Amino acid sequence: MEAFLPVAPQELEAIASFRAGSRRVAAGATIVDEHRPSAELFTLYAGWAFRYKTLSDGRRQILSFLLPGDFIGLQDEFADGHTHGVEAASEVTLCAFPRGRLWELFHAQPKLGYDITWLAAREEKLVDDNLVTTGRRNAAERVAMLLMHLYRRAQRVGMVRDGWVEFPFNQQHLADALGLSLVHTNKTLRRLQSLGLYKLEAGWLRILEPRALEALGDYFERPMRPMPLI
Amino acid sequence: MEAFLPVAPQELEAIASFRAGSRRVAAGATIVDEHRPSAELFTLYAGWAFRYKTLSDGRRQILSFLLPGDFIGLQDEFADGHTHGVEAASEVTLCAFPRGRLWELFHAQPKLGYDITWLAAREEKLVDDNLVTTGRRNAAERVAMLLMHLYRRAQRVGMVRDGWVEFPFNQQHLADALGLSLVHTNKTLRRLQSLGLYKLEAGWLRILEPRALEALGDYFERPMRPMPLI
DNA sequence: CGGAAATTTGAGATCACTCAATTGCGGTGG
DNA sequence: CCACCGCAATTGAGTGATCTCAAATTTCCG
Repeated sequence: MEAFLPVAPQELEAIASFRAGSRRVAAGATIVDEHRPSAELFTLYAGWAFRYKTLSDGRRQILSFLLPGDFIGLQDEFADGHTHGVEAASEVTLCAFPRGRLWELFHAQPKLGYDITWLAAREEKLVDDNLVTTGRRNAAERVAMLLMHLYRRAQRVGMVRDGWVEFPFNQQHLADALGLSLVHTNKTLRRLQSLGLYKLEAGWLRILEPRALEALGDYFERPMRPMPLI
Repeated sequence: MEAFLPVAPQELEAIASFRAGSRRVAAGATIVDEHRPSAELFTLYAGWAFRYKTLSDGRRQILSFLLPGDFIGLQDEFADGHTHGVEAASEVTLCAFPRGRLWELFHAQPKLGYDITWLAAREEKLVDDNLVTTGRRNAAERVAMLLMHLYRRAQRVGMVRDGWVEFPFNQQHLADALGLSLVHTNKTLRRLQSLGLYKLEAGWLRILEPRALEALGDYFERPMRPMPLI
């Protein structure tokens, strides 16, 4: 797949020796508990997931979405618990790595360490973008931005078939990601849909007017570099 | 300083050989241009800086604040330009590293690569927190959160003297960080100040009621691990 | 002593929120 | 096959937080 960099044979071998097996998780299940550090790191192989945080009174903010190729749980390595939760949005398959051996990996394969830093830096950029969205965009701009963002990322990893992507999020998810209320999210979604900008049917999304959505969200596709695969 | 991990002599040597010299930047000056990838990476040695992004119509969002010990410009390494700008809020001193030699550093000193990943993961956590703030907190909670956050971080790196910290931000900065308008930021700030929660005089901040501010922002200090020093 | 920038205040307009009710739909048991 | 349940989506109405506009006032600097 052209979204990913080729992996050298010896790296592949190192990755293989590091991994602790793969795992399948049902839609809606918790991958990493919000309040307990996880003993493992993961690479997402298939499906949709998301990272989130909750305030003590229950308000929830989705921090970013995870797609195949994304690395999960790195922050925990360096923080003292209390980071964020990760939940599977669709059925998901993961590749697990024992957390304790991360330093060993950096030591044995500096290239893989470099790649992991790459992934961490990229993930921060995603959060940066989300922060701009919730901080400075209005409701319609936020929705436009989010739909295009998710669509483009899915497209890149080959999850789009005939223009349709699996879209396993309900409106509460979108509201939590956008920093909007459920009701207002619904009204905004409805408005953009009735303008004919996108279609959402039975959990599948199709973008009808990418240009209009990009212009509305002030969000334009930029060439993306292939990402390393761990 | 107890905020930082001790550095082994050979690491120190590697860092020294990697650095390209130090630099002093005036308050308000641009450290990294928002639209041009920088040729260098930096470690902030002294002063306050911040990262930001601007939409095409001029709306600006501050993504995170930078204090001594923070690493600057890592994301650019892995992204295709167009990431974010970095600006000095106070007078600042930086240590510069040639960007092109980053991989070399990972290769020669995997421990330093690991440390850089540490810093990247920590910075992402800061942005995560800011995203929760703009997405889910109201104006008073946001202001409380931000004041405590900045105060605690400054305290940790020894920038607090007799309870006062240099606070080189104007209300526009705070508004841009919080996702609020300038006017509303002012009114909220004023309200919290007249409640006697903090004092701000001639560019210096003092927290009078840390408990109240923490409770208001639903933000509580957590033990922080010492961070690696690059 | 000016003049510009930052802060402060007031007032009205809006966008987004909350509350509450209705609709639509897939599943389930009779 | 149909009545019923529960959850998600939708809609309406009224409220409220935050925004914009505009005008003081104060502070900072030269």
